[in-house]
Amino acid sequence: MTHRLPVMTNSTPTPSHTIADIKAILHREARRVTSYDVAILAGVSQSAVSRCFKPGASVSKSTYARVMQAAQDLDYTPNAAARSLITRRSNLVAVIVPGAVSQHYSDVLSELSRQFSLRGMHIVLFNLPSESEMDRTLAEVWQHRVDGAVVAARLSGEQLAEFERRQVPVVLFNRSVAGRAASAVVCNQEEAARAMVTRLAAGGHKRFAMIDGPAQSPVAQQRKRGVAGRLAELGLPAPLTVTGTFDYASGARGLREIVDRFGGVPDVIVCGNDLMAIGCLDTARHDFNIDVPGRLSVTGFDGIAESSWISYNLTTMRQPLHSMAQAAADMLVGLVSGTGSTNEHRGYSATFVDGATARLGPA
Amino acid sequence: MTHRLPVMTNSTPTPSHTIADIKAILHREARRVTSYDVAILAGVSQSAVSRCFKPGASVSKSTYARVMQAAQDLDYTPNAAARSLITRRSNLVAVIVPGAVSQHYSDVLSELSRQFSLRGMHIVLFNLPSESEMDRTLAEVWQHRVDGAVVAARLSGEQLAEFERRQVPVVLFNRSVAGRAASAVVCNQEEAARAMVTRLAAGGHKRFAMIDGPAQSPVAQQRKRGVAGRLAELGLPAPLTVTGTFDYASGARGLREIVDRFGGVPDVIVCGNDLMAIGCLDTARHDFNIDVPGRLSVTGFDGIAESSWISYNLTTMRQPLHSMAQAAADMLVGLVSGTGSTNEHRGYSATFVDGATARLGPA
DNA sequence: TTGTAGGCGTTATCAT
DNA sequence: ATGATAACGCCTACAA
Repeated sequence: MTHRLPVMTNSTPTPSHTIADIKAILHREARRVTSYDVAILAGVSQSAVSRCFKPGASVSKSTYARVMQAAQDLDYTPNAAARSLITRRSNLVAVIVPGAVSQHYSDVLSELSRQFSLRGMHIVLFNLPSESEMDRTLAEVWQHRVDGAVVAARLSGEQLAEFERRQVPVVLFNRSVAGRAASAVVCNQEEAARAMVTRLAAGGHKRFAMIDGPAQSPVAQQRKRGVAGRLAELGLPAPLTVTGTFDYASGARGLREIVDRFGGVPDVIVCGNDLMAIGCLDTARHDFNIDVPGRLSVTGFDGIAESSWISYNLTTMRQPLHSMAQAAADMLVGLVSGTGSTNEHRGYSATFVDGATARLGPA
Repeated sequence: MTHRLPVMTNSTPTPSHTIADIKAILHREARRVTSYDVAILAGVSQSAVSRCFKPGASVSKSTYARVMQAAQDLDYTPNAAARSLITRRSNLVAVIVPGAVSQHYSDVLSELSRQFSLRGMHIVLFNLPSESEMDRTLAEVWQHRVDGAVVAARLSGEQLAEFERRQVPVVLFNRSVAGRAASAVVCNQEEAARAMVTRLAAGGHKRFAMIDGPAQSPVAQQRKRGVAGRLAELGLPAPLTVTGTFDYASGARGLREIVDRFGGVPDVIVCGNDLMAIGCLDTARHDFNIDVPGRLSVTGFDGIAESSWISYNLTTMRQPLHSMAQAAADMLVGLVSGTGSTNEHRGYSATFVDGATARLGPA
């Protein structure tokens, strides 16, 4: 390549350049070290250098040693962008999460990060400012030619289809897309909700209230459906339902609204997640002086770390988030590498956490 | 470029190819759409296409329209890797955080993500499995030619120097590197600790104990130094200190150890962070039946969301993490774009949160 | 095992 | 405003 020649001809014709020589050239030409520079210093061809950085390539012991020494002397590291251009693999995966990164996404994130980095891949984080930014976000995802994506946010059918068109493997995390098959790892929220209601009903609760999650949240929808469905089956009245935003404050607000509208206290408040349950619980005990679980039961969903704190010991359904994150990484790596079946659906069940905030019947 | 010719000659010589034509070619040659394909469809040169995707380039209205239509028809998106090869900008920033992503890193992370994406940049996440993995991690950072890095983990002098050598701007987050100047945004932990001790001493506390953070944590070290330093100044005895791991459980353990070794209850336990304070508080109240703050005061550091929950209302020092994350993004963007001074040091002060877990004197 | 040479998809320079 | 053409840094047949 002609543009390389100056490097070789500007300097002495002897095959051995010193480290200083090359560093001087790099400085003069204001460029960063490349495999060519390493090649010159090591007295081999550029392709030899390339091979040394490819695991399992055929290089002689002595060449390898000389190249690695030269690379170290020059602080050389292969350029991932250049590599990806030709290999068509960026070793980058997109992780798309809603902007409101609640506590438990951070666990998922670090587990995903751990799993992917074990395979030499890294996470590019896409934090949605709001649901409506998905298209703008996806446009940026495409630019980076990520090898795959884990999506823990709402995706339209069309958006999912675009992943297929572009042949970017996706694994949905606790989501599904209406009317479309997709790889996904999910916790069965509806089943969890039904189990919770069953236990509560067995404990003698009759008048149910619910602090629901945001209407747009599929997880909230499923939990709500499970609660309503199971109550109907048991012949119990539909729950008085108010809407929250999955945070502590809205759990507190939710309780007030329920008391207002109910004109008193129900038997149990099933909260859409642990944070709201904790907010509800704190407000019930400290602001309303309500005995929980004596007079009122309060339950959550998720099984976040805080739920097991001594002050709360919350009765809840725990999602196996750690395993789920591991599974998501597993599946995505499988899809990227060609092994791994497409549209696989790994379902997990939440486990009942027998806390101290609800009066329960036998299991 | 010879390898492009087949595309142009394999098909009809007329300048207008249909979308189907090109999609067929793409399929046959098993490659993804490039700017060349868009150029052909739009009937312009490849460079024209390139210019259309560069904001502020000079393109005629009509060319622009045709190109954009063709791009949309073909689902074309510029390849960031190819672009970065020549522009030397990846639009990627590394964020390096310790593996134990405690609750509050997730806030920092989402704020950083928000700030960077506002500038068209994205975060590549590097989650350290352990401190000793820094070198391995950095090797991966270099490969991706990130435009800069935010580091919220321990960095040796040599490691920091490597950032300089490679001309990768770094902003340290709540860290500093011994004996070296670096851009950093920090909260003054020692000052915060001193302020806390001052208030506690004014409240009449004499016998201090401390549940310290991990010995390797610089934040823990500074807080400890502040506590010890201020106590000495006030002529009070050095605190009985036990070591925790910044989590809830170690706060509980810490209290037990203190009671054991102290042979009773001190006046106050200053905890290295809020999580430990909450663990300590819960254990004191519920396991030991100690009146807090009547008989024992408990304080934290950080001002995490949980600290203001009704059950706790923790007396603590709040770090302005949100502002700090914003500042870090700001500084890094400045360094990357050339504006922005090097080795700038933005210091923040923690603010006192007058909770209900400590008996205090006047401010 | 090693080197030569062409190509990955873009941007940038320079005429036109 | 537009189009050739040369990089950017690497990988990979292919030939030796």
